[in-house]
Amino acid sequence: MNVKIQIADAVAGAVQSAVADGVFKAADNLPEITLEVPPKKEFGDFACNFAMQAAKIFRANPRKIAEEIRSRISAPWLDKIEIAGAGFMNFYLKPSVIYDELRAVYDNLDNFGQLPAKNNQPIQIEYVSANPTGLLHVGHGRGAAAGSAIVNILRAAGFSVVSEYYINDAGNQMENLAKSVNARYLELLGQSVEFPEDGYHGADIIDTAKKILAQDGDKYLSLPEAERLKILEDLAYADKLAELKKDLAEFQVNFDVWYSERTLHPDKINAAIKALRDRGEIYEKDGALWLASTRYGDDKDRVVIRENGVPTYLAADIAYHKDKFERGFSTLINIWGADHHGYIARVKAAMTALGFNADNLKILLLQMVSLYRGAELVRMSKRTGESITLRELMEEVGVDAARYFFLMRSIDSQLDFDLELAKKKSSENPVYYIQYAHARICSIFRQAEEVGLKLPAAPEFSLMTTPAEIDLVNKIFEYPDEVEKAAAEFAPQRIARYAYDLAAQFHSFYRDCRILGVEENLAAARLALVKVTAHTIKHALGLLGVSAPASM
RNA sequence: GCGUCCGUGGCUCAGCUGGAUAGAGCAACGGCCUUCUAAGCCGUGGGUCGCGCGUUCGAGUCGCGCCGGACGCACCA
Repeated sequence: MNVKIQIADAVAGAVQSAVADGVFKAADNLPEITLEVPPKKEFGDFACNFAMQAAKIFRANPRKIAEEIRSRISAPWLDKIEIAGAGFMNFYLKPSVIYDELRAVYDNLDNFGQLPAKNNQPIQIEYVSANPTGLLHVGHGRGAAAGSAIVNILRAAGFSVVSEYYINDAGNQMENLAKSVNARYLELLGQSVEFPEDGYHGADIIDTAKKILAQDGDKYLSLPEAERLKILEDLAYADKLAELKKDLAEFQVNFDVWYSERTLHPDKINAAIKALRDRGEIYEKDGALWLASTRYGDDKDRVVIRENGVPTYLAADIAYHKDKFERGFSTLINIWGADHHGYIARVKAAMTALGFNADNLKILLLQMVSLYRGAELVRMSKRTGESITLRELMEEVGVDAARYFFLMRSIDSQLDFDLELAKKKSSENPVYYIQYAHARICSIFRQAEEVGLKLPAAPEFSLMTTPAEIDLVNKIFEYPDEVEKAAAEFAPQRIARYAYDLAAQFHSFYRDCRILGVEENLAAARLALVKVTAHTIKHALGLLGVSAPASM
């Protein structure tokens, strides 16, 4: 916030002048001046730990340093600075400051939560990227929720972001899809067939076969097997991809780019292999081509072209990531399931081998989801088809609850997702708690309108002096910082938590401060505050892809 | 065996890149609806932050070593 910057500048100025006067030793490695909201209200509006951090460099007692800094700061917005504990400087602001700041937020409310554009090159983020061979399951759901929320948060923080889905539409799994749908197709036509060994057993494959049958009848029955497989592959692929897109869209997940693996075959893969070969990173052994990835931290070297001449999945992935780097993004983010973590070293090694800076490829690992119904564990298995799909999850608990539950935990914590809890429309369910705050505010506005109370152009915020009001205002001020931190840490759970805390602060305010029926100017000021609150709740929920209903 | 992540009240988890007396929700207990949605509010109890060393003025947070759990270690994707 503004005030924070002013305080930090004041501290920096004081330090500078003390150095100039020879009171502090000159040094070029001073710690950054950071301000935080203290854990207790008694500690003031902002706290700064600079004096303690600089104690070693200045070779002085932290409290003495804090004294010196304090003596060199005076500002119209400052009430007082207290020195506490080992050397905290606690800043107490004049009450007028928060009213001015609130006014600034109110006057430009539409933009509150949207940080100024950063001038970096775009960031690219790739997530979900599930094979188009079946339905998305709950694990994909967590990835989808996390990825889309991170995209929203990065954009709110001012970054330019391109989101991308990598479609694994080449290779064995597509053949398996074709064989599986073929078997179901023939079955539906009364043929007795043996189901392929590692085919996809899910019921959705039967659905796809039924759709094809309904659309085209038995006209593929008489074709030679190879020809029929070819056609069925295309039809099944189109159907599966359409299902993916539909489910994701319903789950509030949209991609800027759908990138087909097929477009890498064979030219881009050959080019990638050639580039590696030219750099001397490839060797031949046992008839296969190997990438010497151990040179760059991998556990073992990896085959990129098999003995039979077919590129491995890694080869395609190398070509894909090479392509991403060449598209000129400042940062590449991949969200992978934690079960793929063993793959990181080889991809990064390959990028290093190609001469790219692998540090610009950030791979976020998403820990596993365990589904529960109450206390009972629901097992997932894509192969047998006994999984809870994302679609079923959306139908059972709703998009809002599902997304919030996925996002309320840190991505590197395993998630126990309790379907019973997510379904509960009660206080046990945090998503409703937040939405309820928003709905309450909307209700106030409906009734304010009835009695002719309108949003003031120039609210007299200084009429609001109770703790409940001040606490709410201060909570709102924290929001831009939360967005910044959530973006820096790729941490949607910070926003989930913030939204919850803000809602809690509002509910307390609601109890203590009436709007309708109090003195007119106070009522108008409170109405304006509540408007800002509703905007912030809605904005935060929006970053999570959760709706903010006007009534519940 | 090696690697990644996790271990914080009975349960599920936060903990702002090392700061002040470790916080929420659920569960338990006690209060609050003739005025803007009680899907709410207020209060009470409950913790050797897995264990042990170390770094530091200061460690739940950083390092090392154990213990426990999840996941992975393919010429599969």
